[in-house]
Formats: sequence, C-alpha cells, structure tokens
Amino acid sequence: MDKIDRKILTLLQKDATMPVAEIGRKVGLSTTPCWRRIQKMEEDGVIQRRVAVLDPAKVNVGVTVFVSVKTNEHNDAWMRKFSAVIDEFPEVVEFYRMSGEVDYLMRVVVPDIGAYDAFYKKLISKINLTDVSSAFAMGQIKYTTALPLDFAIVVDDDK
Amino acid sequence: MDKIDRKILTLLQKDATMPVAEIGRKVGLSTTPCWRRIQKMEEDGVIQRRVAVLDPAKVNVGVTVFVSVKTNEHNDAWMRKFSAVIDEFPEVVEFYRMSGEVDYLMRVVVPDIGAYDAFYKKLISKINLTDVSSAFAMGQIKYTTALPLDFAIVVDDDK
DNA sequence: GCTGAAACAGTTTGTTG
DNA sequence: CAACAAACTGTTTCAGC
Repeated sequence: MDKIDRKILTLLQKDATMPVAEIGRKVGLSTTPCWRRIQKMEEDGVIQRRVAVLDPAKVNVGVTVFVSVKTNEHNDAWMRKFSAVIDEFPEVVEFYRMSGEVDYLMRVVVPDIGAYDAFYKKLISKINLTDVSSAFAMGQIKYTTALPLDFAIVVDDDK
Repeated sequence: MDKIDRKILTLLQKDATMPVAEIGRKVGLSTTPCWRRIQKMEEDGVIQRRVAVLDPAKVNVGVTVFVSVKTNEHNDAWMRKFSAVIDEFPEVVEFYRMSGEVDYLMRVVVPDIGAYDAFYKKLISKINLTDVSSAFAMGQIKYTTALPLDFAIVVDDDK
C-alpha cells in the first residue's frame, strides 16, 4: 500500500462507478497498472465489496435509535445467541460489543417511534435482556461509509 | 416503488457490480426495463451513490469509539459550528443530534487508544465542549450499509 | 411497457517497449 | 512496470411488437 493506492481508495470510497481510466488519470497512472492495483486490493480484501447506498428517508427509515444493553451473561455462548438473534433483524444496521458501563450497543433504523416499539417488543420476545435503554437521534448530521486513510500503513516497498 | 424495485434495491445494496442483465433475470425482467427502473431510482435519489466498502482492520482503523457530548449551547449557530468542526475530521464517520441525556453522539474510527487520545485533544482544541464521554467498542459484531426495505412505501400505481 | 438487437463504453488480457 | 491495442463484457439506445 503506497500513496497511489490510498488515492485510488479515496476515489473509490466516494464513487465506485468511476471508470478505471479516469481513476488512472487522476492518480497519474494509465489504465492497466491502475486496474491491477484495484484488482490486488480486492483480492487482498482491502476492498470488501461495492454497494449501492440508499437515502434512508426515501425508503422510510428516517429514524435512528441507539440501543444500549447491559447483561449478566458474560459468556461466549450467550454472545453467539444474541448475535444470531440480531442477525435476523434487518433494522439493526450496526452492533458492537462494548467495554465499560454498557455491554452491547446497536444502531437501529425505523420509520417512527411506533415501529421502534414493535421492534423492541419483538426483540425482547426472542432473547432475555436484563437492562435495555434507547436513545433517539433527532437528526443525522454526518454519515459516511468512507474510512479515513490517514492511518493506513504505507509500505512503499522500494522507492 | 413496487416489489420489483425493492428486490432490485436489495440486490444492489449487497453488490453494486452485478450486471443489469443478471439483476433483471433475478427479478423476472429483461435488461431494458430493469435498467430503466435503476435509472429512475438514481434520478429520484433513492439510490444516492455506489461506493467501495473497505475492511477497517486492513486500513488500520480497527477501533471504534462512541463519543457522547452534552452541551449548554442549545442553539442553531453553535450546532452549525460544531458540524463544521466535525466535518473536518475524517475519523468521525457518523454524527447524530440526540434527544434525552446526551446532546450529540458520534462514531469515531481510529487505529488504537493512542490515536483516539490524539483525536480527542485535537477536537477539544477546536471547540469548547462541556461534557464529553467516550465508550470503546471491543468488537464490531454486525455492520451493514444495507437499509431494511420492509418499511418502504409500496405505491404499485395501477396493478 | 416489454423484447431483442445494434451501437457504444469500459474492462480485461496479451503483446511489446 | 507501463503503454498500447485487441478482444470481450456490460451498458445504453433504438426499432418493432
């Protein structure tokens, strides 16, 4: 991974439809070497996939709720069970195991508070949760799928 | 938006490189009408863009931190200022205005705790924040850019 | 409004400097 | 390694149903 790879990734994180020839032009490479670099980063799994990003409001999931869960079950089996349950809910778009006060945190997207309540009831019917608290977002000020590349390890082999 | 549109979006949210002909085959449509539907959803802004999704660990941002901010400044001007500051930090990938206890919540991605500390110092040097608390994620169990389509309004004009 | 085919653009591969 | 060009694959447009 060198500076050119980073530039390529920056461009692809913004717009994955950009022709390889144009990417090449922008990073100072012709089509073939640029294409090979992209190919390699896909093989290496640096680029995981290319996806379409939708407008949440336009598909009627304009409300985000952060759900914090505390539990007494601090074991691997329970975590797997919980993960499996969450996997079945497409409205849970992010799910983290936390350190500190809260044990798990998830981001849930729904149309409105009513739909959140329905989700909540369905969730607690599927798994026994000790302590759940919900925080509603009044607005999404920033959301990006683009990761910062400032920390990426630059190997820059020979030059 | 009808059931076919939803199927198309489901496929494109998973893999935006799929040829239109193949999408058509999967939803029971030939290339042209399928292409027109996709085109229309892009014009309408339902599909916002197509992006490359990277592996966080492979670009050295394997650690997620949720940062909660409470403030006394409950006015629009301050919010704009705060937003503008946050926009400058690529490590902040999500930023929400919250209801309840916490006023703002952001998700920050960094390589390690040291980098988080550097981020934190830089942040508080740019804007005066009353009460900041950080919660570290020990692991990302689920992360998807795919929104649930179960809530999307089905218009289904004539049929 | 769909199908099928033709025209076009972009990708992918191979040959050469 | 990069450039160039040929072959291929997918996209976009258009005529006919």
